[in-house]
Amino acid sequence: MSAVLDQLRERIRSLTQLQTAGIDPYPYVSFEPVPTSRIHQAFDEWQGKVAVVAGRLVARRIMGAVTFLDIEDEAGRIQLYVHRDHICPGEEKTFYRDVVRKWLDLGDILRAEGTVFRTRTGEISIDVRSLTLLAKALRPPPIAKRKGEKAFSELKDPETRHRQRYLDLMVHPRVREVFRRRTQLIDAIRSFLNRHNCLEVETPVLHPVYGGAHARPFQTTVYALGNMPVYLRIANELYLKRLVIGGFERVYEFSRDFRNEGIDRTHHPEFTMLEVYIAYRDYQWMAQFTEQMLTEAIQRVAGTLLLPYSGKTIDWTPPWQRITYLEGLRQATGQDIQALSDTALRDLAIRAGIDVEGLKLTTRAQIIDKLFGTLVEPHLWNPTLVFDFPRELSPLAKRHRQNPALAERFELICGGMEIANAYTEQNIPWEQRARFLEQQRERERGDEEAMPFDEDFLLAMEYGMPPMAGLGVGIDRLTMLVTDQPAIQEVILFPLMRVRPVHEYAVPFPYEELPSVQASMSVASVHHRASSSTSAASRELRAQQDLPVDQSGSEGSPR
RNA sequence: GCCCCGGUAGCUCAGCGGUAGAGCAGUGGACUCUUAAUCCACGGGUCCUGGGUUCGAAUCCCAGCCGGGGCACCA
Repeated sequence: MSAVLDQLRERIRSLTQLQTAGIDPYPYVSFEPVPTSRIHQAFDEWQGKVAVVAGRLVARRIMGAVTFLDIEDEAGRIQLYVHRDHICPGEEKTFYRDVVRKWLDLGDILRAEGTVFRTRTGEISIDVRSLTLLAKALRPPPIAKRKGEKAFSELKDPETRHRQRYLDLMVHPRVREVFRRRTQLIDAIRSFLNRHNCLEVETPVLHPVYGGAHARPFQTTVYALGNMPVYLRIANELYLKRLVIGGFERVYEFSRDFRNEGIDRTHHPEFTMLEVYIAYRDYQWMAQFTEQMLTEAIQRVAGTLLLPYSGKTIDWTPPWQRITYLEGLRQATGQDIQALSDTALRDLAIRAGIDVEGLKLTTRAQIIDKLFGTLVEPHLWNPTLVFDFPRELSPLAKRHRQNPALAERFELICGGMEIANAYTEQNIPWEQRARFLEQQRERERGDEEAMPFDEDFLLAMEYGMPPMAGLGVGIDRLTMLVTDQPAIQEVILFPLMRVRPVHEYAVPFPYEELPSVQASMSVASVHHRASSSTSAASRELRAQQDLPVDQSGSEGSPR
């Protein structure tokens, strides 16, 4: 017998005892509890008034005839002061003695009703006169104790935290806060874009031809269309551009994109990207737009532009640092990269510790980009706009108006990561066709990630594509920076993991040891009719039945 | 895909050739304002899995599984 099985049997025992006493462990309810945070914020208004709260039982301190229960709801906790004679005013004390002290377990979901007051030690509490079990927890929560923000024996194992994210969220309010901020950040960006007359649209996830990025796709099949192969989108660039061709001048989409590549702390197979396309603008304008959009969103979500990250500070105050790609390389290497011969460039890369042979870097552009990624990008801490990338690396961007070897493209680098990428978009059909042909040649040379030739997209361009600027923002990475998280898995609710049989990480619950469903049903119905019973347990049941079905809002303010 | 590190009680961890440990959680008891409550007592283990070495393996070796970190990939 295992220890956990012992604990599960204890839960069965308390559950059975509750049912025998006529308490439904999973009652039907509909009510609106007062958020505990509101009671803490407005204690003066609440003091002496009756509040209904609900949440998970996270701590219990039994002091003889008084028991303190801490319950936690989404945004906070509150202490329940359960006095034997307050919750059981008559002679009958079994509800207190058995239910409160014994049969409730950590993890149970409770509803409590009582008077808001402050204990002698100053803790804002509820003097409970009615306590209802809303849902029994059959397993113990993985939390021991907590003092303020500091948890003892908190859940640390990254595998459990990610595989069973609900446990991570349950015991770590700070993790809930990370995901709340993620949503706030997206809201703030959406609000900015809407105010700038951008239209939010939804384009397909299933692409017959994938494109818009350099990546390996996930493939699947549509049975209804003759087993047509389709790909999960790696970007939505080509569809959004079609919309601009169609006459929507400012469009954007928050899109879940999928790339079948490595997983590490800045890469996840499915991730969220914001793409924005603005007609009649170029990449210089887009750089300012991006700066404005992100600083506004960060200021709104974080309340400051000085954000702690990884033990240091990131200063998002505009204007951000602006460099060109080649300047960055010149500062890092002391060389004018463009002027170097092929062999000099190769030597430079090897001296920089790059294994040119092993990495199969063949073209100049590949070597140059590796140099940039190794020598420049990791050292850009504060937000930096890097302009004018080599043309070969940017098949969808328009050629630089002054230097034909470059493309009108910038990336936003921050915290050593690429956060955003933008172009003056290529709108000359034959130029686009030439870039597609180049990509096709790379595919034929074995580069699986080179973009397929998209005939249909080219056709759309032939009808006239307005000059425009486009932007892609890595929302997950941006969230990492705003919430000070070291890994993308910390800002994705359910990061992808290898499948593992559940019994390998949890002891199966011994359902066969539970009293039968039939038995529990009949017990409940007997007590439903026997509402004149004077037992403490059924008094609780009655209190719960007396609840209004829905007081939408009325319980949310002091009465 | 490669390299390194880890996997021991529900949680956090110690133990690293000689009977499986601690704190918290759990159970029983005491306690009418506690808050990491306290005090007394008790129960709880496939030491990730499978091989091997050894008189003896949680401990050493090999393989595998899962996770983490790094590299590669992600232009």
